[in-house]
Amino acid sequence: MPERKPRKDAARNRAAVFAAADTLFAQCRSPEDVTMADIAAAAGVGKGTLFRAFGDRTALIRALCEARLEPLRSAVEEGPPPLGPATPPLQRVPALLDAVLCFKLDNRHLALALEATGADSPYRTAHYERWHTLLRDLLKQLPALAAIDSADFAAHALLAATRADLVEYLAGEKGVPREDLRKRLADYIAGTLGARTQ
Amino acid sequence: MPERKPRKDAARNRAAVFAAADTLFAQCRSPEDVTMADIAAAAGVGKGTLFRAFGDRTALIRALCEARLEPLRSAVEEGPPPLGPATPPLQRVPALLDAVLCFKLDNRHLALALEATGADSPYRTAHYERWHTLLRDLLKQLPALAAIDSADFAAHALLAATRADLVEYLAGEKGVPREDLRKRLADYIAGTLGARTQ
DNA sequence: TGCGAAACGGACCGTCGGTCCGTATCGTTC
DNA sequence: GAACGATACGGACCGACGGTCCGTTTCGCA
Repeated sequence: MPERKPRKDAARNRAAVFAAADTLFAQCRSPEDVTMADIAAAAGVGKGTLFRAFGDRTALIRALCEARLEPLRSAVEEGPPPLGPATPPLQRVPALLDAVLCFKLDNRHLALALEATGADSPYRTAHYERWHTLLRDLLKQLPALAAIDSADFAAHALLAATRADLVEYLAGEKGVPREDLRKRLADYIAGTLGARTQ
Repeated sequence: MPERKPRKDAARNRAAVFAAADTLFAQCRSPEDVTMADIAAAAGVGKGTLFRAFGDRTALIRALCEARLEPLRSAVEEGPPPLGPATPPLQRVPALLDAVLCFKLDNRHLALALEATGADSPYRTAHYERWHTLLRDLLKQLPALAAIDSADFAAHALLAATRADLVEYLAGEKGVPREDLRKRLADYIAGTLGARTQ
């Protein structure tokens, strides 16, 4: 696989589009009143450029999310405890889910935009797969969830508790403060893990 | 409030649209390739009629869901155990969630179409509010979840475990059989409730 | 400096949700 | 059952948006 490096203007424009889209989604009320034309204009490029670089709207948003998620991913895969791999499951599971929750709180606009693309269920994305697998394998090491099926479903269910639109509803509409929400999620997880986290 | 009864042709058309939409959503792969024009044509009415009767796409889908959900609603509100109000919380909670799961399994196309309308978060609908309140009040009666906040969040989290797109992903894409899925959900709930359901 | 490849950008297209308004139907009154 | 106001019908029409196309520009290598 050759993997040619992109031309300089292409790289610059790609970055510009990223930045513009991030800003626009952050500002606007609902993700769908940010149009592709808006993004192109804000980035100072033509619509053609935008579509050539990313393929379609969904792919653009996905790429954006992926990029913003990158620090978290690396923290989980090779960082220090409590997120990193050296942590025992009973501490790591809550830490992971808390990190996911914080990400969604900090990037509501992006996570929401991603889920709102409609066509693609959030479950078919590569990064959902990654989170789910990791979580499932951790849960499997817990006595209460040793059965493979239990751990698998529990991983889905726990991730579902951090879905972007639920987070948006609670934090945004209901006005639940950040720390409260984190605590509620932590409590819930503790309960699910068998109330042994102390 | 007068509440005039609708004209006969209006009632007939309304019913026709309902039936046509239900069928179309059931047949098509993805909810968004059923257009309003398709529904109008299948129902044998003009597009204008369709929009006058329901307002917009979202409202049409919502009305359809509401109608299909009606039997379940009445079973919960005034039916016999284990769904009805006479059931003790520890049995009623799993029964409710199982019923929700079964509804989504049986009406995947509708629930999916509703969530796919995008604009409206599923959390702002009247019927989500109803389910959540009911569930929360039941959970509050359980010793493990006596704190109001715990019960509130747990209710959201448990409902999230039955989200239509998750159900679709597991039952459809992953091919998990109906009974397996019901069992996994039941196990998960049992765990969350403190593993005391026996 | 020249040249082929790669990227640009905006006019253009098809589709879809939603509206408008002239026409047809209902149902009520005499 | 005739006549008439109120209500509903339906499809031509509209604006917007995602996505494409292709003539023009820029890049970067020799």
